[in-house]
Amino acid sequence: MFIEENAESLMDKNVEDLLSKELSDRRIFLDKRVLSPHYVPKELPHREKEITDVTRTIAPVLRNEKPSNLFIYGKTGTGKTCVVKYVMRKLNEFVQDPKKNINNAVVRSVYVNCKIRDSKYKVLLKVLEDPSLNDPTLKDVPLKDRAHSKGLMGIEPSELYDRLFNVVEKNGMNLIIILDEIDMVRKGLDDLMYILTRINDDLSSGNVSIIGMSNDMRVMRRMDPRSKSTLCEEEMIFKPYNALQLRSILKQRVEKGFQPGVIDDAIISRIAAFAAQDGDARYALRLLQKAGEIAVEKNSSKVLQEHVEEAKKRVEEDIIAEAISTLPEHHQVVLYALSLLVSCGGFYRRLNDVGDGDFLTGEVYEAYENCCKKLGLRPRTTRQFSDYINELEMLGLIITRSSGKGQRGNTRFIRLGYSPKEVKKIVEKSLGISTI
DNA sequence: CCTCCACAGGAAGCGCAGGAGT
DNA sequence: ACTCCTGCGCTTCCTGTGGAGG
Repeated sequence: MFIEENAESLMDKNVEDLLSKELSDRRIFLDKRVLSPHYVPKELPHREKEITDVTRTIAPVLRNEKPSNLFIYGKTGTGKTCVVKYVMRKLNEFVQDPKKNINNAVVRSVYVNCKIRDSKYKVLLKVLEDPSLNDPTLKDVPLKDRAHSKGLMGIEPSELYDRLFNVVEKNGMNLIIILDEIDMVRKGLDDLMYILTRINDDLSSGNVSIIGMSNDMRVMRRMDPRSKSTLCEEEMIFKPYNALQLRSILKQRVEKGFQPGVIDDAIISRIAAFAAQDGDARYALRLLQKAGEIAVEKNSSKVLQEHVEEAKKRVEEDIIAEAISTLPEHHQVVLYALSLLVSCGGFYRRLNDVGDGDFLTGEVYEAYENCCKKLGLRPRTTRQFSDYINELEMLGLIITRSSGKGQRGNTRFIRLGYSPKEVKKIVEKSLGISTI
């Protein structure tokens, strides 16, 4: 009885907290949505040239001609996605207007985030499942009913091709496929490029063009030269924003997202300076939002410098924690093994006499095997392990360099990208284990 | 020079999960 | 309920590579 009452009052308190938080939220924030990385504002400062270039590239669709494929490279938070979405929105508005769309061009664009659709098959499915392709004149629309399902297996790839072909052909459609984070397509990227370009040879009306985006130049090295040249008919590079540009971007969002007078210019400059190291606008916005949240938390009527400092710390922790805890189990075990190695690595250091925190592939594999044993997992083979290492490096969670002089042959030095203590803590929490 | 070591990473194939068709 | 088919993660087998040591 007593406990129940306690629990109830605890719950009451939670609800009350939430409600009052909502109110205090309003003291700082005006509209949190404009701070989201997915928000595409009406004006995109400092990307005017990029917008014209993208527009020029895709404009031929208005004459029912196939535009060049476009590859956009730029680090995270340089506005790639934003610019492309922006142009697509404008294009869509233009096409909707019968007065402007004098050729009656049927234009559709499908946005695919390859981080989620990470294989050729999933990308094709996503394109076909897109509501804008689901033309009611098509009898063959069985995909629509299953749009909610997790995925469609058991359909032959050639059938996927046929369906895509039919949709485009029957509508004389100018289809623009936007492949964001194209470097995340692990399986069959070359194949995908081949399919999406070859379709144009078979089509008697309509066309398919591709806009690929990536923040990793290495994707080009992995690609077949032929699919590389088809994708890169046009190439663009988005440069990182400088502190000044970030400041005006932040100002724009502050005006819409925050109550007036809550954030001083000095605060904006500070956030811009932090984010300018990578020229990353997304990071800047995240800092801005977090600083605001901390101000709410601290019951402050304004956002202060100390809130920004705190926000920086928390955002960085969040980013790492999110990256690690969404990883598959064995990837996390590899990180865990590495973090343990660092904290008790003296023995290995004496043996190998290399930089502190650097370990050879063999050592890390051995540690990984041990961790698996203690966690009751079956260790994967070295071959698989090698892929884990590559994937972890791609995510920046570990840093590898190939062994130079003084070490035997063709191996790599592996080190953690972040503090081992922190990595250890995150993995333990994520996998629900206690220190081995 | 050759050979060995310790590894990187390509190719093939296997078993599984799960949707489609019957 | 059943088979058939697919993608996917994985293992097995294999070839390539660069320094160390003979």
